[in-house]
Amino acid sequence: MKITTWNVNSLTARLQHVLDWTAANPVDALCLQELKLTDDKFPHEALREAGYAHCAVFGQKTYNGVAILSRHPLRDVVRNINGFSDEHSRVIAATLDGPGGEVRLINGYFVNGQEPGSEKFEYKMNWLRGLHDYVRDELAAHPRLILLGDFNIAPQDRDSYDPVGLRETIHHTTQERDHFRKLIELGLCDSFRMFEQPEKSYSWWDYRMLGYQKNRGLRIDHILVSHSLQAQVKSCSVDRTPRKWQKPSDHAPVTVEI
DNA sequence: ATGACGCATCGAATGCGA
Repeated sequence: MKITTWNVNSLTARLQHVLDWTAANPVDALCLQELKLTDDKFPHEALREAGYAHCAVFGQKTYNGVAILSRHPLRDVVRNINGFSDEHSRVIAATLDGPGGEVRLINGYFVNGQEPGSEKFEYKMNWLRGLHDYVRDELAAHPRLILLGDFNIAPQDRDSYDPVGLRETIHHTTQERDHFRKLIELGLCDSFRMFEQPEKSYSWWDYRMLGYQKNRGLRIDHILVSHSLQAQVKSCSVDRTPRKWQKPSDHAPVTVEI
């Protein structure tokens, strides 16, 4: 069973890329972030024709918005972080009844945070605290759990194209990395690092200054699997192919196979 | 310090992303 996370930077602008990519990569579930559309604008019809008949959507106008697209039934859909009041649509959870058994998916578009010391950074810290407690509770109820999405955190120096020049800047701060580590300590594993990976593997590249061409990127999109699933993980990889297409998202899809 | 690029917004300049 394959499960993918992809920040599409507007599903309206990227629908054709999603259709083209899933045609070549018919993953069981696709977790999207930054839909930038309201629920009524979600393209159910086109996705159903592509095989994704089961979609759990939590949209928002202009900003944010997340969804889980699935070939298999989804149930017990929960929007937002239980116990944390948030005006943004950033988290959606659902239980997937797939061929590999039942898996609880938590798909998140983590707060960017802009700059350490800013109000938005404070929001990011509070949001991460709320998420931590929510994931702790979900893990207790669902041992077979995957937390995935756009974390907006480069967990280690090797996850950044310039760890020295960008030390303690956004995505690289000790505080953000501590939060990432605390999520891991709940009983999760960074599936990407379970396997040998190419040097300088990233999942996001700036649109500007030829960021992709120069491989000036960050690995900020992650798939964390619970210990109950860890032994079943067969692979995890970034697919840079759609980043090379015309008008791409600035993020590439990351896929885990269990 | 700023901008570079892309997307969205009722129509142009601005907010936001990372």
